[in-house]
Amino acid sequence: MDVVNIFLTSELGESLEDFVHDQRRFTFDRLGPEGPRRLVEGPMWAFVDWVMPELAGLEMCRRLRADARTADAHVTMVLEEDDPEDRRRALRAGADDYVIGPLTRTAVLDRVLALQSRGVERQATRRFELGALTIDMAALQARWNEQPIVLRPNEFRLLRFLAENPNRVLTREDLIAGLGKREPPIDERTVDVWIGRLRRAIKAAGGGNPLRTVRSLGYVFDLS
Amino acid sequence: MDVVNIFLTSELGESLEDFVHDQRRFTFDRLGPEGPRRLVEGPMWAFVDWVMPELAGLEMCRRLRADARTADAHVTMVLEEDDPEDRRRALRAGADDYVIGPLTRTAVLDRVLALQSRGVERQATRRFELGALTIDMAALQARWNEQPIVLRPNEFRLLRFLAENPNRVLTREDLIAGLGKREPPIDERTVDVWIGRLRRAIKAAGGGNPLRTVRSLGYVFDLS
DNA sequence: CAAGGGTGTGACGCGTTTGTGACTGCTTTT
DNA sequence: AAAAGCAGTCACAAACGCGTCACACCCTTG
Repeated sequence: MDVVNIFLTSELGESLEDFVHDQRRFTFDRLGPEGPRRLVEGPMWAFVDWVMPELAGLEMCRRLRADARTADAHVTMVLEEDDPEDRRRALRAGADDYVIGPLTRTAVLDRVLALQSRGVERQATRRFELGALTIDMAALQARWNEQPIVLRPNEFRLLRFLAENPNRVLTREDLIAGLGKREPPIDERTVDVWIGRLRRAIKAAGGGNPLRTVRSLGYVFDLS
Repeated sequence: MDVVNIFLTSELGESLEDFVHDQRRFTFDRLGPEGPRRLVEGPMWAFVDWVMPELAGLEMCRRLRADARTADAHVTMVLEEDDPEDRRRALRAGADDYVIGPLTRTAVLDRVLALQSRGVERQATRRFELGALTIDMAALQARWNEQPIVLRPNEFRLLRFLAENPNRVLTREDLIAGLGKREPPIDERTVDVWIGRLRRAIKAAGGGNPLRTVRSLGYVFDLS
């Protein structure tokens, strides 16, 4: 039986340790700005508070996703109130879902127990396939017909965003926003360079060119 | 409050209702040949099985698109196996994406959560059909009987504007204004060239000539 | 502190798009 | 029948948009 590793940014962890009887099935760890204190194996679940003493919850979220050790953790964002805009931001930052706070012990355990039933299946669905292209969120790797595509972090994010919106023209503005680049404002022409680098990487892996340029508008991930 | 309305053609719906904790965030409905059983508001998501008892999945797909109530739903086609030809057919019929079956509960929820959050806003009038002509505003692509029409940016804008005002004579002035050309003032005779190029492009895709000239007045998109 | 890879930006060059004038042929008017 | 009006088409030059490169500035690593 896998041990579920639960990370929390709040102090709820200690209280939970007392609460849970079967210690073998869960570990709890405090989640600070620099990530988890110890490395773990098995499924991970992070509860990230919207407001944190040292770091914004959104930023925490992004760091978890960027860090290879925690990239495939299930991230639940804890919102204080039910603001649709905040929910969108949370999910954009990489959160898998959210709860409207305050976080209670039972809310945590309900979700975690549900995770266990989803458990193994979940990792399989964290990868998706579009034609010859496979994107593995957990491993942060993309393949073209089993052939790995060597991508830099930004290129991976770009490919992912494009692939999540197939057959839809994305403007340069969409793409910049989709990759969460706000500060400082990014020059739209920079997107062209991103696309160029991504295309070259796919080509280097023997792939075709699923990225179609739509003149004067943007780019599309062509699925067909 | 954004509620995501999920339609399924399979029996998975009931099983999902038990599975989801937060009922306020999702509704589930069985999708029969005559469409959804009840009208809903908010984002819609349909999962359409390739094979269905009473109706082919492709036909279901087209009906969803043709029905104004469900025209802007996100349609995911569930394929049994990974056949490139089927994938293409699905997308042509109006599907936004597809999964290779069988459909699991986690596959549904993962996709909905991921795409709902990370996707780009859908515009309401994404796709419209006039006779043999299909205009896909999301992919910015036009087809004549499934055959893609290769259009330059200005030609696409022109076709779109004409198709938005079918059976109505548009003067050259209307067309120039409709395409948003102000500076510098465009010579009216230029419109003739636009029309000529558009006609040639449609013809090259094996299409007819839906653009009728009205002497001394302008042009009409003939719907018939 | 040095080394190295990742990333944003300005600049350059090339191919494509597009508005226009001219020519042609058809239609309407005188 | 001649003249005038109108639309279809072609060729061309200018403008535009995109791909690419080199470089500078990070930020991380040793």
